[in-house]
Amino acid sequence: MKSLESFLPPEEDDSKKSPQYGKNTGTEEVHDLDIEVTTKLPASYLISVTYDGKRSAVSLKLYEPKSRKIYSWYDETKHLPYCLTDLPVTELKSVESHQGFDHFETVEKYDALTDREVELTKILAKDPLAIGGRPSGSIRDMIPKAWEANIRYYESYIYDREISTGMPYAVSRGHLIPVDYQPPEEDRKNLDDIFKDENPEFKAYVDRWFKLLECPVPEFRRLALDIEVYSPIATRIPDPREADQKIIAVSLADSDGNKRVLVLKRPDVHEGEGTVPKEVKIEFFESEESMMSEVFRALSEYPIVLTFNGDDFDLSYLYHRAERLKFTREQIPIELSKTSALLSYGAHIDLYKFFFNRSIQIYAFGQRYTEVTLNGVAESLIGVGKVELEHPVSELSYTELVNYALRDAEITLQLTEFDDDLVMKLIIVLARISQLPIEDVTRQGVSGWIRSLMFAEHRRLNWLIPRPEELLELKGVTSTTSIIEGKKYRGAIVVEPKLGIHFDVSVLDFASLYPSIIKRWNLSYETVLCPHPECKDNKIPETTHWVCKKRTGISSKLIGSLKDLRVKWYKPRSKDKKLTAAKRSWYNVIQQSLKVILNASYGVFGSEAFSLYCPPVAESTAAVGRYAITEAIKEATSLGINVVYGDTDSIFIKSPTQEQINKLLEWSNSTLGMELDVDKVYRYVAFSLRKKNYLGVYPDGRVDIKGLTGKKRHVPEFIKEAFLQVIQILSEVISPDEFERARNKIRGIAHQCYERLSKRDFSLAELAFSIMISKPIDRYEKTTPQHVKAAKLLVDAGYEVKPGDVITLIKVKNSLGVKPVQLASIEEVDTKKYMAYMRSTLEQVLDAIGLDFDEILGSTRLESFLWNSDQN
DNA sequence: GCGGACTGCTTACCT
DNA sequence: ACAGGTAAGCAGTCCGCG
Repeated sequence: MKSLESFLPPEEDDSKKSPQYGKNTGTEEVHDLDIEVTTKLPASYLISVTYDGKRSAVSLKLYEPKSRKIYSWYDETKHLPYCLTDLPVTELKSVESHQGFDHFETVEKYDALTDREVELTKILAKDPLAIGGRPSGSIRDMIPKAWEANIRYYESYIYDREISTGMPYAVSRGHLIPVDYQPPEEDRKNLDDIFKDENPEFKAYVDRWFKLLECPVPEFRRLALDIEVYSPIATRIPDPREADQKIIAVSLADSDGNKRVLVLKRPDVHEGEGTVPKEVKIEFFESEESMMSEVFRALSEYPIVLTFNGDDFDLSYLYHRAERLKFTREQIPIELSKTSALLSYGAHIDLYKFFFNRSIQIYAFGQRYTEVTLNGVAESLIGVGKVELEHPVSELSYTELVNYALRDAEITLQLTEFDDDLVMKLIIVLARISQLPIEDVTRQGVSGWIRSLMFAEHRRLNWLIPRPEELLELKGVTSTTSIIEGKKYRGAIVVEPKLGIHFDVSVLDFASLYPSIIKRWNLSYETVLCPHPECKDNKIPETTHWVCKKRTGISSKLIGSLKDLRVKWYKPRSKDKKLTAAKRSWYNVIQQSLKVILNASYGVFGSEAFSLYCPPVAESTAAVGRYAITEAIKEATSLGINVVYGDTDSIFIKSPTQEQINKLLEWSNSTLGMELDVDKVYRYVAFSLRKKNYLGVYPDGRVDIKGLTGKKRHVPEFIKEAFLQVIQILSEVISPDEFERARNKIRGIAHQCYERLSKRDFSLAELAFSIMISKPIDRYEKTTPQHVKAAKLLVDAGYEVKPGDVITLIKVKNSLGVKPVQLASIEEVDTKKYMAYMRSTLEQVLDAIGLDFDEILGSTRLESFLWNSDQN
């Protein structure tokens, strides 16, 4: 089988008219790219960049939205892989004789760490592996200090050529030409106006981002794939590296609405009851080989292929199964590496990896899904989960199997389609910001994205990218002590909450506190602890660190410009009712992408995994944060404002006058140089004495619950239910005198729970705690927590338990105290334990409203409950 | 040998 | 592999108790 259809642009397509890009975004009103293109290949979106070993050249995959095909383009500039050294050519004789060596060049670079221009030798090689990547004998291992030797070659190529992934390009006479996108003139003017007070250099950054982010995203033709494998033991998942079992079905759902299920014919399998939706095409195969050929044909046809865990399962299984069935390498359109499965033709996006990304989970989707399984993510985001099975996959009838398999492909596809292709757009926007291929952007964490965007900027400015060892040696020190033992430096301040109910509370917070600090205080790896003696008096509060006064830091500029664009442009426009819904939603995608990057921009500098790891930068950011909130509280107090709580970047103030608020906001702007805003206003807030733990009720009755146990996901349903009832009652309280009535109602709920519990009037499911097991069972060496005990019982009973699984357990009266819900019965439930748990959960709320749990139930009844439950 | 005080481990959360 | 700070429950240990 031929894996690549075509590398060259279609000859006949010599467009005379401007192509209409942007028409396919599925959104109305997104402006077309108005460009004159006289080229063989009309503007196409760059999605993927890799190194092709066979051709010894970088290969780019471009998606052309009209033909909806991928075109590959190979580098014609003779760009070569390289690394840098401070040794002169004369001392590099051994390198010269390396078989992969090509030639030397002498280059000038700016070394930001020393603030000096330096002359270096550039060692260019014939192929990337000669620089590094071989277990031994790589050029980078032959020299004492090698710079930029650990950057993947295709990334290095992207940075050197200033290539923008996710952006449109044209190919003319073999050359790759960026398609210049100009945002509408009116937007441009508005933007200029908003940023008119910034210096030209900063404005240039804003302009570059603006052009990158505004460019519309096309519709992508794509296919979701899912395979079902036979398994002799129902609770065992087949090993993809072994691939010793048959693939019995493959489901395919594409973005044009085509739905296919390929089914392997097997003896003794019946058609079964029920029906299959009419639009589904079911194709039976006599042999696995013919079925797989058909799958490979599909994989070689679609520009984008989606899976959920395809890297580690579906595509890996297909690959190894094909090898086992004697397919040749050329017949298998999949390229396996240690951590990913890529495709010869299009791009493979493993949605499991994307949704697993903590930053995506928290900042892009606001914790809307908590369990990263296909079922968990799909149920939360699109409201449809997997088909529930009564029998193992291997025992299903054809009808059941088809319906089951199909659903998986359908929901995998839908995860990229909901909210107007939100996920596809997020991926493209993140690729543009990070300059990474979409395969990488969906697989790497936020530190990889920020690394890439920083490296790209270094190359653009002709800066030397620092070696991590050198950075660590110069700037590995911190000067504060953390509150949590074992952490590297002190973090944020949390203000003691004032106990009780507070009516009319306004919450003020600093807009993007840490990114603002990075911008305003000029924080960057090269500016903190800079080499100039004259800067040493420019101290960061509470630390021994100083900041450069002579140069503006690279991260200060990058993070600062992204932050300002989000705060001043994209966020307001994502809410602007004057714009169309489609535009607002597009601005919201950009706004969210920026948020994901910005929220992590401080943390990465404190993370050893980050290639520009520089703890003093993170430490300084946090220190200035403490300074800002502390000063704000002082100022508020001196203005006569009552501060009842605060955490990191927010202060909660009780019944402030408008004048007091205005004065405080004004003070922050002028004195701290940071924007303080009214984030929200509560009708009332209830605090216990616990930090990060409160209930806020808005004027319209909506409720914010923060940190309270009753909201946590591991808590049994029945406790959540009782908790929510209590919250419901509290949300109806309008004025202080209504609390008495609320108290009585809450009393009723507590009583009811007590009665039901003593009668065991609950299902096991309602009583189950759901706790995630984060490592393999045998890695719990110091202690054996309850969920691990339950997991062990599960394993004994033949279940498979792996990290990331959520264990559902019941507290029972046996020697261990727990049993997994699968093995427990209602008679053995430890009702006393549940009573105690309910009590502590409700207490978090009751404390705040001045109620006592024991008092509510009546101490005698509680005691009798505890005593009674002892008896049975 | 038993139990309360304590520490440390683990999970889930907040910003 | 973005960070540190907080709450809570439980496992395990120490120490006093004639």
